[in-house]
Amino acid sequence: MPRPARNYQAAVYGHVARVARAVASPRRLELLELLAQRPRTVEALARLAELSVASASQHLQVLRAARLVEAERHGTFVEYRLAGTEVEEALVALRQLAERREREIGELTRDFLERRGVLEAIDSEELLQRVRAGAVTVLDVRPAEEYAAGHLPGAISVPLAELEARLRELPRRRPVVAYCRGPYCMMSAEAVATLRRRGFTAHRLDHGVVEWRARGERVETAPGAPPP
Amino acid sequence: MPRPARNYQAAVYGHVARVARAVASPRRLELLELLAQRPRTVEALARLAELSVASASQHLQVLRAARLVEAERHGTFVEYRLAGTEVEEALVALRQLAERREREIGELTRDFLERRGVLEAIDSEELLQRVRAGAVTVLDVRPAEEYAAGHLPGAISVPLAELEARLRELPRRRPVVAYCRGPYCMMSAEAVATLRRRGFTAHRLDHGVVEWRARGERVETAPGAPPP
DNA sequence: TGCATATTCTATTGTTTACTTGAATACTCG
DNA sequence: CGAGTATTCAAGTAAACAATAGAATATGCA
Repeated sequence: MPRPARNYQAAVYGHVARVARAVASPRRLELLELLAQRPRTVEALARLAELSVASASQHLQVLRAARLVEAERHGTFVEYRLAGTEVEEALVALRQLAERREREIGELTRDFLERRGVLEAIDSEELLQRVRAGAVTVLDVRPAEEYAAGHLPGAISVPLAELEARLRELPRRRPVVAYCRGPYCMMSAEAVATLRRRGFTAHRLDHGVVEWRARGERVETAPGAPPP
Repeated sequence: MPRPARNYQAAVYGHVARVARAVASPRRLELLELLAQRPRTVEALARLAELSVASASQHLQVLRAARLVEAERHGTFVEYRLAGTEVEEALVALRQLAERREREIGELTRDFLERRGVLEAIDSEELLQRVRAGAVTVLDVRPAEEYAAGHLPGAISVPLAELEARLRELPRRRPVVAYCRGPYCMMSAEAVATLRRRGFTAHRLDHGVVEWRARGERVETAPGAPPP
């Protein structure tokens, strides 16, 4: 290959690799997942991801340099957000690729769910059908602000921490489907375990809002339907 | 978040990051592009990517550990290939994401093409239409073995090195569209420059077989149509 | 069996990366 | 304008990575 073409190609692949490198860190993947739920400040991200503020800030700089996140000042806070839905879609795609490539991911998930007694009998596609059809009570167990920033249509918000106290709000006869931040977030598993202990029929949906939207489905940002 | 859930999540993101890290290297991106054209031996890859054999082998081990490529022994050679079309699709998706995120990529490309006098007037979507409609002579300027492993429907194989000598095979009246390995491969630009110097109407298609297939189009592996 | 060849492994080197700590900057609000 | 807070920057250290050369392994074929 002629020199100039090689140099050009090397430069371009350097840039592509930079973007890939930005997501090639467990910490930053976690930050991206958190940002996919809603925009957040550095301090909030550091707390949720169990990082020092300085460390979180540096990771965010890396993500910003790769233009995967954007920063906006709000008074004394800086709020970070994902830079566009392509980033969400890329994240979902990467997770899917990884799940097919690294068998260990599936094993880890199965192990974890089994240990909590939340092994799924129903497959996820069927669950999605029922969610779409409104044939189940859909429970969003994330913190309320994340629910407010976007949730599955018809879902009601019952943050995991409040679940025990608010069980009476849920109709006993209808099966419950709980979801949270995504396939690797286990708040929904915790919720399902609790619900089953209390006699509910409950299942875990391994999709979050990000996956839902990446599938081209509608997301609600309104307060959401009150429990029937 | 409870400890076990955190540990689980950290482990999973570790695996996802491993896959991302495997593609987060300019060298390995180049190897993947070369493998996307056709399966190859370590030695061939080392030569094409201008790497030492040992170094190429190590990069291939990384890619294999992430299960992005597969190895198969053929006698004394080991032939590497991409592990499934998901990998191709992920590559195309990554490039697209990077192109939207890193403005420099577009600039580098524009610069390079301008310097060769191959600045495109026609936009790529229209070019694709014409290629699909068979309204142009489609030229595959990659080495013949890559053409044999898969090419755009109706394309004829004229490796860049042979182009000057085989110009008479091409109909003068029809516009020519040249393509090669993908958006960052400049063999097609070289070909277009040559063709224009010789009085042809010629354009560069910034898609390769991988992009073509990722769009859901058919790829030919038969010898291909002879020049009219 | 043994030689030749293709590939991989090992050890070493120099570079890059992640995290921590402490200081510096930028903004708001009194 | 100055105090207070959120965030970023800078420096230092430990760990991970890439490239090189040379040794080791595995296969085909005489």
